[in-house]
Amino acid sequence: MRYNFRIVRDYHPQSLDRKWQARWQDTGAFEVTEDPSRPKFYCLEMFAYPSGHAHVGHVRNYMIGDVMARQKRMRGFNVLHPFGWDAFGLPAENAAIKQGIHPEQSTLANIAHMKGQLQRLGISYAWNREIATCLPDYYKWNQWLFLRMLERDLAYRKRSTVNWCPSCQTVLANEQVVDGGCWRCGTAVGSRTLDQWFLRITHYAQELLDATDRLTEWPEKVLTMQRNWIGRSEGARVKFALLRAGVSEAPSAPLPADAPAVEVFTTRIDTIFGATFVLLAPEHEWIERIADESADPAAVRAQVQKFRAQDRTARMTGEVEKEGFFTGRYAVNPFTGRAVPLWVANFVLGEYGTGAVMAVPGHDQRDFEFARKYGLPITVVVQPEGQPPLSADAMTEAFVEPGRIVGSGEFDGLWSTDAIGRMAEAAEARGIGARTVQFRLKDWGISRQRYWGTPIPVIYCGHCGMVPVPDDQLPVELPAMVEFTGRGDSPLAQVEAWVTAPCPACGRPARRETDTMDTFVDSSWYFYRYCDPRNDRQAFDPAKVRYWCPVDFYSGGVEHAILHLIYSRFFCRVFRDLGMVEHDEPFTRLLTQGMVLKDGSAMSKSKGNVVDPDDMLARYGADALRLYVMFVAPPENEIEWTDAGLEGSARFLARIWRVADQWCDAFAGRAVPALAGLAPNEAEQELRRVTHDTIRRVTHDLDPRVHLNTVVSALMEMVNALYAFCEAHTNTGIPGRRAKGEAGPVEERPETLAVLKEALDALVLMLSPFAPHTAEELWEMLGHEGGLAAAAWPAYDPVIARSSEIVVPVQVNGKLRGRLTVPADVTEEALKELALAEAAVRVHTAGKTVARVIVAKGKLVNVVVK
RNA sequence: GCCGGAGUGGCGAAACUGGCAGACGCGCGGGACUCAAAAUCCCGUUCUCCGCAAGGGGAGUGAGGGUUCAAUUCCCUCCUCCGGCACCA
Repeated sequence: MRYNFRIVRDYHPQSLDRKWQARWQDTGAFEVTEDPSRPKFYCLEMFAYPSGHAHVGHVRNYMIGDVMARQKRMRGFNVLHPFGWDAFGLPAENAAIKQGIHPEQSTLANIAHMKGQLQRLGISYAWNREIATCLPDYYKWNQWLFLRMLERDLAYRKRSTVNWCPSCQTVLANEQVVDGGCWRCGTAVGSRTLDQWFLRITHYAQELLDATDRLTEWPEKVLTMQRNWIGRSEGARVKFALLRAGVSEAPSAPLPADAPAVEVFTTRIDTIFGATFVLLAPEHEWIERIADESADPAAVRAQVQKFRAQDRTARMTGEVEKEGFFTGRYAVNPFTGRAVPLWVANFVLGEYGTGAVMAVPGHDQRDFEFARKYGLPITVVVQPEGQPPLSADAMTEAFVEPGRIVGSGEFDGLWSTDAIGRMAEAAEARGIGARTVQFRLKDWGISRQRYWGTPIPVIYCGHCGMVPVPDDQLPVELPAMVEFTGRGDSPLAQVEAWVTAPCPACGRPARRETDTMDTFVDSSWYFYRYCDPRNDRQAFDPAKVRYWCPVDFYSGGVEHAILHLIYSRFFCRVFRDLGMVEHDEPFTRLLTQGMVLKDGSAMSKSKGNVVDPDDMLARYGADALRLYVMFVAPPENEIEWTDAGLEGSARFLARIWRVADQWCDAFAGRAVPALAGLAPNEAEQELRRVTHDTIRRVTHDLDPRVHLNTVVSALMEMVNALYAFCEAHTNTGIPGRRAKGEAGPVEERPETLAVLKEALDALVLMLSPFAPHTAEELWEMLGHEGGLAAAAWPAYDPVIARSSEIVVPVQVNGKLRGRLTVPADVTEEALKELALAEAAVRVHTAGKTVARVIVAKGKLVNVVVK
């Protein structure tokens, strides 16, 4: 077989990008519909906030997802790979205040630009399913779902103290407060008291916690964060009956169970005999009443006010000195029957538990410090075992470990952990307490005093009260014209024509709710909408969601480990309980991709360290960028951006190009001899082995392992093997190494061409998820029609992938002393004999006794000598 | 403080089920090609010791211990870094 040399085609990745992106778009290559005959694969990357420009940190995530989507398509899966925009949010509105550009205008322009960037990267999205949450056809269903939650008491309105960001001029959920600052702008968070809408995520707290055990394909890190966030703790609520003002002695007869009482939450009811005072949070609901009934109401109020005014975050993180004051009132410890003073303390949290605690200074460090500071009594009710007994006067710190119960009447002698159960039972029997479970997780406050969000669909009527907007009047659309002043009240409240609306119940003039929803509402269910993005009768068709969901592979930044991912798990359960979805968890497998750093820190406009993918595309093409980002480290790792690494990937692509180009004319337009019936020589067989073994490695590393960096390594090794083969075993030689004078017909064995064709075909197919443009072009050059869309993932033959000869290391006492080259099917016995006969081994066994010979089949021989 | 995750060459990393530590790439060094350079191709590159050399010895995966014929991998103690929670009663 002969072929003629010609000049190597130049590799122009940029023109390949354009050519194949246009073709994919024209043919709708990545659009899909439900097809029950094929297994589905829902591959999703967290959608994007349209900030204007995507940097390589953002697009890394999309590239990871794209590799998985493309690879799954080739393996016969019906792949849903959609994209969309988390398009509501503060920056657009802040820009409007500053620059006077309407948020809708800037958002839509940003979306257009970023969409272009993603398309230039060749990400294989089903663009006809694109959604933007700021459009009424999306947020209508936020409103619809809100009304369903309202009906089920999963949405409710409550006056409450909330986190307030003075810079963003809005409320923040607890999850949005990071280290005491606003999650978006970092400004120190203050507090305000407002009527707020809440979603009752706590209804699912236990289920959300329990189900983390079944999320076996989520990173442990994320599950830990969610468990911490939910923060379950088991304990008991106990009532301390309140004595009337002026009474400081407990009555001799027990008080009735329904007497006015301060209820406390404790995890250490075993120490209750040591509870010598009770502490109330400054926010406690009874503070007002106690002040009124006190001798000097004004003084009490002033003290409370002082505590409430203390910096909210400092109070929550313990940076404020522990302070308190005596209210003048007493309560009764229900176990000792003694009166204990009632204090207010700044370190007691109003929003956790009951807002009141029993103070056990002997066994709680905070209470101990408080007692010493204010001269309150300390009683020891738990003694350590195997140590000298504690005395209250001599203690320098609280004893918080479990121990033997003392001074607690009938419970004396019990071990603390056993006493907890027994005392809780006793409290229950007397009707003065109950075992409870307390969660740190709080209901999700969704009210935002901003314009650029989903209007909350309720109307307040002077006669009917709060009235939900009927479904057939949805969506409640945002008014088009608004003046953006940045003032603290809701911008919608200023649009009188919009606010005034007839009451849906009685028809009289009423006023709309002027708060909008937290944008995390939008992102909590968008993955369902992708399944049926244009449905104007329902949020989605349950049958379509049943086919596509749950999401099989979800990737995004770890910064969403709590916020977005716990809200989505919550919404999934709401939809489930509405009968619209059948699964319990929305995301089967989660991958948290690491950030891309530049000069040691995350890319951001303000730091001026942003790497724009378009710059990289202009220099190296999309494939080199994609390949580099996949190769440099595992997807979960943070990576430091370097241009040098990118050049290495560009070189690798050119190296593939050259070897494929060198042989493609030999294959094109003629029948490459089939391998069957040919007799490849040793070198050719070895190349086949490399080909099949590489397919095996790559297939496994892609899925299920998602070790994308080692996939690229394996491809590089295969290319190195191809070059070595060309150099040593073909007449043509190394690609790009031909001297001009040598140009001319060169003969190759048919076997050589056949194994090369097999190798190059497989190489291009395996490359295609990473470098799809180059791969498409090479696939065409290799003589295939129909594009990669028509191609299947290469299969490997395990027999060919296995070498007929293997190299087995031989150790003596665990130290490597030699290597044996033996047939792959060598017996253990033969291997043992060969090992003992090996010269390098005998040097180390001479004069010693061979105690054992361990043969790990096909892997290693270890000779143990004494 | 509690709960997770991680620590391997000059750098990014690999080692899948306990079996040759450092694959692959970057960088660096050398060579080939070239009038020359770039590009390309080939070789070398954990540290250290012995040797002119071929070659050989020793150490080595944060530290120390343990289990094992054999440990980056399993167990214990500790150190450091990263992340989460944290006056949560």
